[in-house]
Amino acid sequence: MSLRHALLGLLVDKPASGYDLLKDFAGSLANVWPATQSQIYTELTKMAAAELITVTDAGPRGRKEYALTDAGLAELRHWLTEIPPNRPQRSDVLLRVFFLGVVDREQAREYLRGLAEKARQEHEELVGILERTDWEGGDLATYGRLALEYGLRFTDTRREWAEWAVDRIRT
Amino acid sequence: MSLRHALLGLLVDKPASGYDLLKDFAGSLANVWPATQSQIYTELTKMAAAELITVTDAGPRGRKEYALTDAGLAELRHWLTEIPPNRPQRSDVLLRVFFLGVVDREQAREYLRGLAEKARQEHEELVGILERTDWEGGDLATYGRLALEYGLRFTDTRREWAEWAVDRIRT
DNA sequence: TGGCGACATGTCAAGGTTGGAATGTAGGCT
DNA sequence: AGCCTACATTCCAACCTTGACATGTCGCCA
Repeated sequence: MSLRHALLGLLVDKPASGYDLLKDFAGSLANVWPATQSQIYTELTKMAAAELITVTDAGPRGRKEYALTDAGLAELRHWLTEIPPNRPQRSDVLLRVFFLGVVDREQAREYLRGLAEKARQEHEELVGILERTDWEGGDLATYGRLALEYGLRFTDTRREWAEWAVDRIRT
Repeated sequence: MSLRHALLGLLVDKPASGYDLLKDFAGSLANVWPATQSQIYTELTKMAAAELITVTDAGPRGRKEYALTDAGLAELRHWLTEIPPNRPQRSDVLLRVFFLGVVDREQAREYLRGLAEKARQEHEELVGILERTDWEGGDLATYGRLALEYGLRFTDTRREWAEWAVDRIRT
């Protein structure tokens, strides 16, 4: 149900069409809450019906620009402060770790080395974003920076853990 | 689709009924891949139809004990080594961080303090598991230990990040 | 022997998610 | 004028997940 709130959050900044929002989801937000085109358009329609957003402008090619209503902003604030952030985290990576005993040790180490390498790569990508972005702007920059820092620390921890795990599997 | 592989992984250790597996999912595996009763029974039926598992014993109260077939073990190994671990991570926590600008700074700090506290609690729970468990046993213990270590490091990183983030939001 | 709690499975509706197909327009370039 | 790319939306089938409902049995203890 959080796709709705992600869309509301993006519309705080400025009005946008489904197509605009789709691009936001392909960009920075993809790391936090991926969503597909069909999902976004469907959800926008439902949100308009619920009067959390309204169509404020129509452009060429049937473009509809949506803007937040007061009710939408209220809903976003409510979600931010009142709803417990509680969805249990699934991790197919960790699930595999649990069952690494069914392959031989060398394959297990290989898998963990792959995880370390992948974490390293992701970390570098985030460093790239850190360097390329201007963090002076408004709220989205401020809080986006916090989210990025989370990613930086998390990928680093993940790499260290995987390297530790490789070492721990001794013959 | 990984529920299937989680079930296969548990059945490597020993044959079990749906009820037995349900308890595994309520226990240690809940942190990694939560699943409900209906999902488990449905999936077991489908897996039996696909001959990844077979009914090896029938107990009282209609209990059906499933065991891995060769095809099941092969499928598990295949998934472990060949299939890229790729489901994108959703995080409603980070999503909220992105949009913290819509509430005032004190509320934002309060939210982050809550995250730090929650991370601290989770960390302590994991420490409890670490201390209460015998890590000498077979593969499940060995690799379960790796998964636990991941959790320990992750919750610690998360707490540090949240504390850092609180400090960073200055008036 | 009566009842309770744990054992044990099956089914269903509702909603979220994925991925793809279908459809069409506007604007820029050649 | 014709073509291509980017813009822009809608619909759908399939699958996963959640949570609830339904059904029934076994074994122990009072």
